[in-house]
Amino acid sequence: MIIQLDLQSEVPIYTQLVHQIIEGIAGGKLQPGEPLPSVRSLASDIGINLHTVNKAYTLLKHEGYIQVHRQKGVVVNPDGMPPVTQEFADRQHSELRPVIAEAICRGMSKDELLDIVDRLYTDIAPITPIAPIAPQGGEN
Amino acid sequence: MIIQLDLQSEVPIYTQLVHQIIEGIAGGKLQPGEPLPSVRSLASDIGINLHTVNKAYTLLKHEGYIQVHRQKGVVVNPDGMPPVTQEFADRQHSELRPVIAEAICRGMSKDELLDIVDRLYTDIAPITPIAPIAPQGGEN
DNA sequence: CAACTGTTATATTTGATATATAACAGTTGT
DNA sequence: ACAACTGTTATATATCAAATATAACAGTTG
Repeated sequence: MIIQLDLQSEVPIYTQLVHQIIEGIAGGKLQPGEPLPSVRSLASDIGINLHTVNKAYTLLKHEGYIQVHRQKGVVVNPDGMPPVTQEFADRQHSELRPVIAEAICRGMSKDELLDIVDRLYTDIAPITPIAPIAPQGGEN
Repeated sequence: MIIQLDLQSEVPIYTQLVHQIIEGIAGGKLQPGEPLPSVRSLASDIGINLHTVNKAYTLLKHEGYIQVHRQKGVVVNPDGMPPVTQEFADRQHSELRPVIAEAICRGMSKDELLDIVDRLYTDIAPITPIAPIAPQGGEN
């Protein structure tokens, strides 16, 4: 699992980390139960601060993507991924609306847009589907 | 054209302004050639600073959504909207990837996601289609 | 006991966001 | 000519998020 950061980006480093790990899981490159590097080793590997990695891990933990055991380290949630909650759906719509509105303004047809989403989905998703919903109840 | 701001949001005010105006254009509520309030009046209307509105207008101008005449004020670009450039497509993909990856992780099927995009598109877009591409060449 | 985990606390630097004044320059209408 | 409105620019300030830097604590593990 190679992490590629753009330190010049307007997107915060910890957000880029979160995105890349989620995309890694979505693509099957990170399997449930698979260990992730420790905050210190990952930080030194990619040349950033320990707390920046910690912030990303804390976010992923709170959303249910990973589990953190005090000693064993960090692992992709072995119980499966978090489900589609109402909160998630609301946030998803808030993020999609501006993108779709821009596409409409610029004359992109619905079919063109759907085609792009279709292609990105196929590009990101693995051949073999992911483990389904996790049984709620994370004791962080 | 009613502007609704969430001052508690993590999204910057000027970004919310940009989104709302673009969505207004996408929805046909703001027609090409239609005037927008002056930076001062809009600012005082919604109770924010002149420069915050100015930052939003400057962004919209640089992207080709509006035109600014030194005296006449601000208008939705009468020559039509900016086209789908390569730069826009790249940015669009960068914004879509994390959203799609999350959806995949949480077990949302491609059809479910496409259905959501379809509904949002229909919800935002006007009944009568928008004026097409603008003949490039903005003399800000 | 040394070496590794995650976690927490504290402090500092940097940059973006937003506000506040002020001034400049170019119409427009009276 | 003059007042009233445009967008624009400059400067200063306050606030907050992002990132870094140390340091320490607590719990395994070998």
